[in-house]
Amino acid sequence: MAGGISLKELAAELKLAPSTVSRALNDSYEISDATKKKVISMAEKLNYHANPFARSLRENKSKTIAVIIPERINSFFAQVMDGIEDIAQEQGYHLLVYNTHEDVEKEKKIVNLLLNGRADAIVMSVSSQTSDISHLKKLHDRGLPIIFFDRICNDIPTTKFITNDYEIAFDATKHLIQQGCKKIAFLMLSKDLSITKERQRGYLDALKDEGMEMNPAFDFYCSHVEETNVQLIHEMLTSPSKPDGILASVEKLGFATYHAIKNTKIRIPEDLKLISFSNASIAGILSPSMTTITQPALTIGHECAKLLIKKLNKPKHYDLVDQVVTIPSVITVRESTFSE
Amino acid sequence: MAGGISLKELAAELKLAPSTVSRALNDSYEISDATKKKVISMAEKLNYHANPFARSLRENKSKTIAVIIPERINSFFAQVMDGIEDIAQEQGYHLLVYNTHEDVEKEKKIVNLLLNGRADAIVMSVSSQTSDISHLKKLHDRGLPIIFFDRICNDIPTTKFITNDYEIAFDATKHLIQQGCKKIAFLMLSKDLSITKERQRGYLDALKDEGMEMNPAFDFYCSHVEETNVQLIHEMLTSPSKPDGILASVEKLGFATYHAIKNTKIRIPEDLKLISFSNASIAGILSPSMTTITQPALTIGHECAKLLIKKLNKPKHYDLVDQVVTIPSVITVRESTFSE
DNA sequence: TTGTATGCGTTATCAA
DNA sequence: TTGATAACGCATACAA
Repeated sequence: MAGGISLKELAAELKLAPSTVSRALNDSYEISDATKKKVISMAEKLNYHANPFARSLRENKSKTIAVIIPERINSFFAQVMDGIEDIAQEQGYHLLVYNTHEDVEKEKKIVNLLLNGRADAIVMSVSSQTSDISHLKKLHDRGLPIIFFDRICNDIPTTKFITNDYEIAFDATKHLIQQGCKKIAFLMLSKDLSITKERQRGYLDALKDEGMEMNPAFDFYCSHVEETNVQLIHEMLTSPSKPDGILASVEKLGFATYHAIKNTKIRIPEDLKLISFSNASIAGILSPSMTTITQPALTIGHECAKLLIKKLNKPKHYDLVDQVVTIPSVITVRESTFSE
Repeated sequence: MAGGISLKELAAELKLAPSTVSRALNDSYEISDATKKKVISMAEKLNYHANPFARSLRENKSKTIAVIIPERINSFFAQVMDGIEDIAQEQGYHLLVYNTHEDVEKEKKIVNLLLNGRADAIVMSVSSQTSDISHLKKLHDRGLPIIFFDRICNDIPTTKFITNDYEIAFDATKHLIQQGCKKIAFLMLSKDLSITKERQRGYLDALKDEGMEMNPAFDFYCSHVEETNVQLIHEMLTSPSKPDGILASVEKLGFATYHAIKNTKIRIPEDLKLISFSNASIAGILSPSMTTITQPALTIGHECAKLLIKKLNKPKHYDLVDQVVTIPSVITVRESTFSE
């Protein structure tokens, strides 16, 4: 829209050839300092700004990274986004952001939109509905650099950044047991999610390690509808075979548990101990405050962006090798898991 | 990057002229149905995707909207973003997202980045540090459509979407008074912010309306550093002239108040009643739950995007007239303002 | 209904 | 050190 002045016009004003002006602005070694100075000052005076689309067309790159997340109202994803943006801004990259709302159909649409090269690369965390990954394969096969974080696709050979899901879930479960829990439930989203699998494995191994029985009723699948989850958790917590400990594999299920015990006689931590993955600072102002597994969200964002931009700047020198990079989480013990 | 097939190549494959193929794909009336069908099916078969930069260069528009917000970890802004994205996605627009982190220098940099036409339009909420608005004026003068929401710039003649800041702050203050508060403090960010001014005006008028004195110490300015705010609020709440009611003009100051009373003897709502602007669903699981002023965030996002896209699609027919559109908030009364 | 030619604003190749 | 020219991929004015 807002048509500024073009390179050609700027060149005319300077009585120079467009190519000369272009080189001067790009600080080419072929151009004399005198000319560079003149060009730059005139460009500023006339408020010249290179047209990014002409440049993208010419150079076949957009200086744009697409970020796809499953939800926006989530402290973890918001922090990762902030981390990605830190690096991107510093390196002159722009961020195209898409929210799939946990909907795989929406995810497919978005991914297909990116097939045209609008973004140079993609950072994403898949939706909880994503099991068929052909749309993502297609993207990768097309040669578009793609990095996964948190909810990853193991079948796509690229670099993934996660936290130590297995270990920290193991530790969290052990923590609940140490605090006296005998019957621990595991709250999760879809079973297809990488984080579900790993965190559940950690949970189950901790139980096994302690010689505790695994009650299938305590493998608790939730939906992405908030009200339903609250309802289901409420039912579980008021049933005869109710758990005395909960490990919530994602933030919103931790919060849903607080919702579920509202207007009940269940007290945390006396009747029920709770630990949840969450990066929300408000975990500390809940009453009782909530013990959380805090993920290195900002760092994950930073690392994703750094690696991707390295790759984009020097495609020959860097590769998105097929590996999973693990950055450890930290358990912040608060009142919801106090033993007394 | 990932070089797909071009229009020319597609045309060659079809033994048609590029212009014909272009017109067929754009569903031009000049092209026969038979040709259209052939072209479309071949395009699908060969996985053709129009290069967005060539198109943007040619058409002088990018199908991209830039959104600038002051913080990402904020339920209001996150919901507005979701609202904008709903409409944008539906209308084939992409979202470039920038977080200023309440830093006006960062805001200036971002705004200057957008001077080159990378985005067709801008939706923004200014940082709390923004008082000099020359960078925004420049953008507007350049003819770039820009819309403000929530934290608006009155001096820039365009459409702004806000909630009924004055009235709802007035009502909220009245609510506190009705619940028995005698000394009400008003928590705010920078005094330059449009929302600060309006909400404070509502607060003050409510006090005046009730014949209550206005204690300047209760006009409480906060920083954007979380810890400092908690500290300052704590000091206020433990000083001899402490308030018995608080109206927090933004979410994080409401939360900061909960933080500040942790480990004190102050009880909400018995000793202190609190109402805060906030769209966070977790307001309901705080203990006591927090009375909130819920802004129509999703609707604000929708309206911003709708108006902007209307303008972009038919620049002649729509104008971003200089007016403030108000969409009312709702007070959700919870335990933090119970009278007993 | 389809084809030919041009230009959007850059950068790069080649020539001067 | 600078200038002329072509090309990126697309959409349109004009020609057929």
